[in-house]
Amino acid sequence: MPRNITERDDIIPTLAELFRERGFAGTSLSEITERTGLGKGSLYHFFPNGKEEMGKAVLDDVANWFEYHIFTPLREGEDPYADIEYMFKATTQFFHSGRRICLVGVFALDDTRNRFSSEVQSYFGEWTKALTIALRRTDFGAAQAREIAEDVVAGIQGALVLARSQNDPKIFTRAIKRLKTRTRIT
Amino acid sequence: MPRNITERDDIIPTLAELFRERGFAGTSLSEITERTGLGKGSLYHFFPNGKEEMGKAVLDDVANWFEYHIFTPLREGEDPYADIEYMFKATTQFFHSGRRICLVGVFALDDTRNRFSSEVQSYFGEWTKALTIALRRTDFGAAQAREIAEDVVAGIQGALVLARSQNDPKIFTRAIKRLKTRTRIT
DNA sequence: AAACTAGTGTACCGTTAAGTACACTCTGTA
DNA sequence: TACAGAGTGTACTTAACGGTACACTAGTTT
Repeated sequence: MPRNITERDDIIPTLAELFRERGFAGTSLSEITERTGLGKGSLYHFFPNGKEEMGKAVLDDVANWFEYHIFTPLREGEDPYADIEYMFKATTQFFHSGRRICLVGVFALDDTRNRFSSEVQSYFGEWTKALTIALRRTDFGAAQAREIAEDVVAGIQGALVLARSQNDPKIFTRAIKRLKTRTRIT
Repeated sequence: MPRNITERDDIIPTLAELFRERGFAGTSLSEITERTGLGKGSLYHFFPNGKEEMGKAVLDDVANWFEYHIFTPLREGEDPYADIEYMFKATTQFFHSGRRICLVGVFALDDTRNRFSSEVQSYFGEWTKALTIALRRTDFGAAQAREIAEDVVAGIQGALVLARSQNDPKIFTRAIKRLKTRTRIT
């Protein structure tokens, strides 16, 4: 029984990848132990509330990433044009150009939905709000900014599903290109 | 042990609703027996391959509905303008103006994905193709028609996820309105 | 060096899962 | 009226599930 001195945070990416692949309900503890290489002892040491806590942790992780890399810049950045441009770039990177699906999207449709509804809600809600703020600062009117923001966030989400379903990442990159032009004043 | 003379097709809508609510992996047989009112005997009588066959049946049902009501008209209709208009109307109705989520979308993200990948692929694929055909007939060029079709199908899917996550069906109806204008030549 | 503690593996628990077996009951048909 | 077969409920099997208990190890602290 050697100690690996594993950090709790170290396994979160693995958990995230697992949930993305299998969904929340579809991921069993035995699969988690297998993929993380951690026995139940360690798992329950890090996540005393079991799978549910793991789900919360991965959602939290994603939320933090987006908050730091995308939402905050959109809300408070100096140059809204650059910030929006960067949002598309970072998002494309995060989703591996369409090869990776959205964890929050997965959780939004699973039976999980009810358990994590507030996390799911704030992810999409904050994204839309932050983008709306940035768009307003590029001289869009309030109503128009909101419409575009909603369009973009929904468009990204839908494109991820479509790309995955067709096993064709280009569907995603095409969508990003399209959505980008819509954030520019014509 | 009275016979209810239940028809196999009678319980498919119930199954669909269940899978929508809980996801495929998240729906247990005991829940299915409860909601359908059918014991395991009947269930396995109608679906000898169990849950998997139920999943296929439900996907089939949705596919047929869309094929009949939406894809065929788009492909072969006399008046592409009217057919596209009708697509939006029927789709809105089908998804209960955004209160109902897309079953195929659910299956596309679940662990289910791998089991039903061909069904999921053809649903989104056929939709996109059919809409492309209709758009071409309204004088859009090939490339543009395809882009718009992809945009619309992805947009609908994304809007459903977003609407559900915010518990706000209006997100969906707004999206439909937006997407509709994009199918018109400017 | 003793006590402490975060981290770990293993054995185990009760529950529930999917799936099977089978006896039964109707209803249609001859 | 007998018989065949679709439709059904109940009891069961086997495996897997999430979760708990606990002994243990190896650094760290005192």
